[in-house]
Amino acid sequence: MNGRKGISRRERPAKPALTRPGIVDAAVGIMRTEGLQKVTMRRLAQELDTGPASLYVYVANTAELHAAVLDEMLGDVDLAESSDQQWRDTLVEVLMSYLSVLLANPQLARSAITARPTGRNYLRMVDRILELLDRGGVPARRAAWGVDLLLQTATASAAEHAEPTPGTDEDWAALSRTLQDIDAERYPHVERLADDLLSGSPTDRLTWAFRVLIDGLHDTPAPGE
Amino acid sequence: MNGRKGISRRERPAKPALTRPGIVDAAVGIMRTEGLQKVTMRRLAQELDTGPASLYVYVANTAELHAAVLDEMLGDVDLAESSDQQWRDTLVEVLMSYLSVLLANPQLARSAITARPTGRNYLRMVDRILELLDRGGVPARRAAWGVDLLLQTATASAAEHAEPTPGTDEDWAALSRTLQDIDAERYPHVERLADDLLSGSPTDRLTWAFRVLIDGLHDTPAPGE
DNA sequence: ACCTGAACACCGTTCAAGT
DNA sequence: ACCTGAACACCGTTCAAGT
Repeated sequence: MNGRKGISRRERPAKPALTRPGIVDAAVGIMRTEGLQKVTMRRLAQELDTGPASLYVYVANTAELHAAVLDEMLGDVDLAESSDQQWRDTLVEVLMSYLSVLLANPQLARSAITARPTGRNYLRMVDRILELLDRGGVPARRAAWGVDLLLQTATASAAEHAEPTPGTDEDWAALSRTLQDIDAERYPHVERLADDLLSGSPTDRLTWAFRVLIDGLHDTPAPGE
Repeated sequence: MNGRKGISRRERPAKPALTRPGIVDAAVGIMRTEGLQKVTMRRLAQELDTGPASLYVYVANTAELHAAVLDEMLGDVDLAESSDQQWRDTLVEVLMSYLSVLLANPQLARSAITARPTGRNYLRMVDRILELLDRGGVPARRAAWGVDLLLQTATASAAEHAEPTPGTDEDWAALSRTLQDIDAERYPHVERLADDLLSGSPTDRLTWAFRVLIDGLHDTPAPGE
């Protein structure tokens, strides 16, 4: 059909050489279309038209692969560089953006709790948060420990709102029933606060949590400070 | 050899009838001796001398099984009932006890983040924490939201210090190297605070985190309060 | 150095069939 | 109602052998 040489030897540029970026890219693709639970060595190898053993040249294990995927996703976090708000509000903005990225794929949040990321996008975000804390006059030690605490809270909240597959509503309904019919003899304080325990949207709660943390770390000295 | 009747039909009282408590008990046994990763339907069925399908009469799925195991473990949490300290210090005591139970089996902590427990031992602990917050004069809404935030922080910290199997030291060394050799152009604030980011034992950091949270939730009003 | 096939040692869950 | 065997549809990782 056309005169390009080699066209008969390879109809398509099949099987591009394996590279780590290529592998991570394919993994992100699978995650976006099928969810993180499908990002397995076997499924990924199938996508790249090879065997699972081949991937181990570029990737240490599944956990490391998931960490690489997570860092890629963190490129979407909005660092609110052009925000003209107070440092506290800008900080909440950044944290909420981080949260929304994790909520968009909550299974990632689970893996983020154990596999603490060290990729470039994670560092970019940490750097930005440290900048904002510095602007707020938070001392070094407190800022350094605080960034961990803030991100951990966001990560854990996202992970909490992540179910493997089945109904969130069922779980919440079950919890709601447990609290409404609670044994007031045995758990008097839970009974007394049942309504409050169930109140508030995740966003309201987390916004409050960030305020609590920011105020607290602003005012509570670290040991030896 | 001896005259006990039936001895030839059953040498030992093999295969006691399956019950949910019996199943959870066996699961706890496996966890204590082999770790949570071995608490699988198949391994558990083997332990109980049956097939995995039989367990599904008593247990909905693996996640529910792990949640039941976790609540069993939470029976070990020391609620510091006889403590004569200030409410803040007693609260930190309880939280540290919860932490130590999770750290003794950190894989449980991972599962605790997603499968929020509702078992009797968990409720017992929540009730105790609410009692202490009440003693500290923390208003209802803040106490209710705060107990979640406090337990989530402890849970996430424990989960973070949980590796599937391999070396914690390697990870930490890798992080340490990343931070020491960091690109100061790109991540100036990380570079500036590298030492502080690596400082502090997990216990020191978490004790501080609990202070931050307790002070913060004591002083930061919830929305609509 | 990189890639592969094949194997090892597992998983969760379902379902028809039995008691 | 409870229990079972067997099957379905997967996993991660290693390793000897090839190129």
